Amino acid sequence: MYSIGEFSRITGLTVKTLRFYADEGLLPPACIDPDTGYRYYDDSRIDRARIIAQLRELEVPLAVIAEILAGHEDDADVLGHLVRHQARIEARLQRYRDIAQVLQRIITSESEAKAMTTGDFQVQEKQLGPVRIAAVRMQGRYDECGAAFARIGRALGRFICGKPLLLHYDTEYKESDADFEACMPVRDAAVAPTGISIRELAGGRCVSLLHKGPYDQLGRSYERILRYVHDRGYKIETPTREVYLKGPGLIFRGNPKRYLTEIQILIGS
Amino acid sequence: MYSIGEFSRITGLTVKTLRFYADEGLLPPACIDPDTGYRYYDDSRIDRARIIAQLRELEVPLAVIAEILAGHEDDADVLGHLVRHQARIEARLQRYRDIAQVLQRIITSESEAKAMTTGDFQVQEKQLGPVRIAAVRMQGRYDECGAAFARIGRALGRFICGKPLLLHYDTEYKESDADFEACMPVRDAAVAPTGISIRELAGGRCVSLLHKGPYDQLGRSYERILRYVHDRGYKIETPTREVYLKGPGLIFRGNPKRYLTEIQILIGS
DNA sequence: TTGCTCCTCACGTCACGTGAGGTGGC
DNA sequence: TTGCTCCTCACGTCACGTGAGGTGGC
Repeated sequence: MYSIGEFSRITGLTVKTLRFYADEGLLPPACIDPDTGYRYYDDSRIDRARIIAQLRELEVPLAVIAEILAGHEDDADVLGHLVRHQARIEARLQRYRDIAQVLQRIITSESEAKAMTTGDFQVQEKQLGPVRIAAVRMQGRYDECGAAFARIGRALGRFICGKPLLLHYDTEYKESDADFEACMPVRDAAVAPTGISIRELAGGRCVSLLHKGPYDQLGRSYERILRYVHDRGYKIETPTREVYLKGPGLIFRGNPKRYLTEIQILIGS
Repeated sequence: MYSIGEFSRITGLTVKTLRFYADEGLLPPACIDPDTGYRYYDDSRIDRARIIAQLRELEVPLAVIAEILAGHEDDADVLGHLVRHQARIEARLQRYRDIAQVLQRIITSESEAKAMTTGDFQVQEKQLGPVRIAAVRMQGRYDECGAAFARIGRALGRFICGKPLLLHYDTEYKESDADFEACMPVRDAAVAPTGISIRELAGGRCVSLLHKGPYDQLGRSYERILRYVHDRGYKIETPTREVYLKGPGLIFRGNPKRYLTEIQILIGS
């Protein structure tokens, strides 16, 4: 006969846990001293304790363990219980996989944006590679592009592999009736749903400027980049591009002062 | 201003949840009617509710959400919180992956054993393929083989790919001082630790009999299979094999009446 | 007396859900 | 009056862990 402390050391279950299992009737002691209330366990309980401990490590609920112990003594008999439990575990596994994926996406995106912010905010020239995009062309006001991005996101979410960008086909700024195209970089596997076109956007030499701040102050950055282009006598190729490196964010509306937009103007040689 | 019911429909959060968040101070209503106690929400609360709901979908604890909402309004600011949360989620993910793996192992093993039991218990002849094994040779009593199996299991657990088997080098039954070898089938990648040898066990033509029941009744089945062998004048090649298709089980000690052991005797041609 | 082991009982955890019993306005 | 919406308050969930306060034997 073992005291609860000794039995705890034998089984690796805490004294509190053993008392709890005793109260629940799951693992009753061999006897209880009627005077002191002391619980005493014997060797025959070790096996039962071991089974409970092992099933608990697999996070089988106590109610299921009680069922298993009530009617069976063989692994094969519990097969059904284990299969049902496996389904429970698979469901949780899938849930956490989904959560981990969303978290990874947010963290990656934010980290990239953060890395960008440490750059200097000077006009620079660089080479753009070609990029495959899903695109929706629109005429109207610029703030209507949000709906288009959302639509591409819903239709092709899994294929998106980069930051949203806007192509401007106008050569001047237009309040309304502007001609532009909302685009998302997508993987090769993406197939175009109706109303969304998928094509390759050619690369080329471009002049680029990072704009930090709200969208309604983009004008200032346009002024800077266009002066640079004119000073050097470059020839502008339309459409020009705006890449939204950091906008309202996946969770928070974000602080517009920290929005980050790259203006890209392709230039002829 | 919205009543709690209206606000619930807007945000997708239950009325009970909204009341709970209000009591916790996480999402206080815009105002509370002092007479009726009615909670009223305005548009400014929608965003906060949406943030809470989204973070809760990622299973961020309410305490962390409160911290996030207290000091920040930008995704980048919460990056640290999200990274820490990601670590939490990864830990749970790994835990459930481990559980799923153990469950799969048990279920597969039990299903195979179950499928075996439906066979007839007649002596049959069949061809054995070669199998790669990890082995510990011993002299002593048969019941000492358990320790050897456990040792192989601990050292090479990940590589084991089949049921344990015992090779008998004696031509007669010995109570003590028997000469036998405990083996586990292993994958090619397994590397031999000290005291365990890894080699290929050759295949060949064999006579086989399934024994159902406790180990101390193996004698009866040996009698049957040996009579079969002698009747046909086959020549026995040592070592003979016992494959433990179903023994005490991974969780339960199991019912010895349902133990399943295959006796395999290789025969010369 | 001190230290150790055991006991019971109440409460906390985490984020709500489930009633019970009651109110107020159409 | 009936039906609807809102309220508070208490309790349940799941498997224990954390004390507080007390006992019994060396």
